[in-house]
Amino acid sequence: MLIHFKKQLAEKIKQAIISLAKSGKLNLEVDRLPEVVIEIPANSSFGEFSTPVALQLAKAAQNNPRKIAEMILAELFREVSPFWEDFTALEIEAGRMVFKPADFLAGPGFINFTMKDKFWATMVKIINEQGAGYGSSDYGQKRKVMVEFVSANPTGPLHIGHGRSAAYGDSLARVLRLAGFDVWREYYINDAGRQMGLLGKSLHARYLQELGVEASLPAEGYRGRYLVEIAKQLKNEQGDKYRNEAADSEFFINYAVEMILAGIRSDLAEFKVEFDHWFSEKRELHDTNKVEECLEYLKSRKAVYQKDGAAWLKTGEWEEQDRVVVNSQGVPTYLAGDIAYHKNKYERGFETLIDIWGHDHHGYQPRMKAMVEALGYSPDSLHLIVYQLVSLLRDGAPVKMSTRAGEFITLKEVLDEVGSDAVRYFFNMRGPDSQMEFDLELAKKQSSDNPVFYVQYAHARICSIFRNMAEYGFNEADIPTAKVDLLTTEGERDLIKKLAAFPELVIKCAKSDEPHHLTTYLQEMAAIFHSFYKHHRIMDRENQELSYARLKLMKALKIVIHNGLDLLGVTAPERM
RNA sequence: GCGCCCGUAGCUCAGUAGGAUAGAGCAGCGGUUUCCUAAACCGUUGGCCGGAGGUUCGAAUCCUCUCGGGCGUACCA
Repeated sequence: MLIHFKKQLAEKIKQAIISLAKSGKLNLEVDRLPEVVIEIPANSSFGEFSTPVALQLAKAAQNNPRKIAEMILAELFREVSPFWEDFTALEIEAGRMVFKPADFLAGPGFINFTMKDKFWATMVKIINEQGAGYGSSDYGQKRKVMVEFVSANPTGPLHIGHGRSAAYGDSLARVLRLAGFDVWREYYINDAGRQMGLLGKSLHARYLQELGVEASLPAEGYRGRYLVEIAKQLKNEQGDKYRNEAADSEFFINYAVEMILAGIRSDLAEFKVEFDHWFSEKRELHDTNKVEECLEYLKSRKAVYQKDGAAWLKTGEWEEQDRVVVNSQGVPTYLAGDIAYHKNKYERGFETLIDIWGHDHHGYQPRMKAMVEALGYSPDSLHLIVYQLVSLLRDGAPVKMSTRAGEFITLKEVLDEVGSDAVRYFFNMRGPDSQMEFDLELAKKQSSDNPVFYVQYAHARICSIFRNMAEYGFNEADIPTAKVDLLTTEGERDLIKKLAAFPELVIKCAKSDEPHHLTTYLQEMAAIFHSFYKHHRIMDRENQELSYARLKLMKALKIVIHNGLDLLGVTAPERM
């Protein structure tokens, strides 16, 4: 397909340059050539494939870039090869390729190529053949990647910010999988430490209150309403059985964590986000002595040392000051748990670790990198993605949120109001670095103002065409054999070129850990389709062959929109 | 103070593995429906890509400085 084709073309050009260099026609060192990049110009008057390589060579070769381009072309087309059959402006006469350099040369020295309709028609066939698998590649080489995301503390329900993490992480995981990685999604449950004690005591107080006993929340306790609900449930299930249980009893902690996690799981399920594993800090690190083992290991590597009664991690070049991993009371800090956790990830065979965090943790990055190095792995193998704040907008005004006072907009509330599709799509319209505004009114709108509906509507429209097929006298069974070479209009070609770019887009998203390029792509695709639909008749009784060709194109389009939306975790409705 | 992120159209934001004329949606203005879904389409207004230097044949994109905004700088998690 397209990626492969571009590689071949680049290779041919590279060989042409090498041959020019070897024969002395170009004064270049063969082992120091720039990579030949094949671009797809936005403006097709600059060809459908283009390379600026002649410009890049100009300086080293001390020659005019246009001149260099001409030499490359002459060398490139020196021998007749089936590879060139699909290129325009190339003729074969008496066993030789004949062309005018001007047809390939533009501007200061760009080399541009344009393809015959046949070439693009082949793309439509390929997409139809690959179906749901279209977009996949072996880019990832089955390398093991862990995406750890959400990982909200089990002390309260997910809020809207966690939603961003969930949408982002899950879509990224889907993209990586399609791009050929062996992906594992994990949620790290912080169910150990001081906060847990506080949570248990908070539930204890709420429970007593439910029983009519006067009790007050601990100083920094959890004040949210959800704990009142949990206390009610506890009372309903167990009555006053735990009335005399100690406030710091494990029972309250476990009960609260269990209920809260159940809520988190159900919210995420509604959001179409699933994990391969929910990793318990308490059970899988502390109870199994992993933290101590890890600290001993780091001491043996001289990465951790004792000073002032505490244990410190050397942060080396990454940070000015070293960080405490065991405090002077002998209690491991949060960082110690994190180190042990990441060591564990590497030990499970993951080559790349992707951590997705909220912006409030960004200061934590350097010590994480230092930690990876201390463990003996490459700092580049840990991708830290920090997403920025989400603010909600209702009727053009910001919705106030305060986590401290226990007043925040939960993910569940937003899901109930605008629906999972819109939330997932909106979160993936922006890169993680942008501090985004989430407009509740816009997300609910059922018009083209709302990008989700715009893209979904394109899909529904296509489905509608297929529903009407029989009525217009067309048969599903005749589509596979359609003559796609008949697709020659500008709108058709634009559509096909866009469709053909999908696999490379998926790789781009995987490479940059940025699934949000998909939404831009889908909107552009939908726009091309809607315009095409307006201006062209798909099913025309007077022109059966062309109609079948177009139906086949619509099938390909449906596949790509469907696959694209699927990566975002958004449904592709059959009708709207 | 130090560190990270951001600054692109009136608004919300794409575009940053350097490429040819900087894009979309909204908002504004004006059109389109005997026709497969008007949840659509077409036209139009709007920009010194925060500013200044530098690297390059070429910079919104890379480097330095600078201004403005956000956040972080715990023996908390």
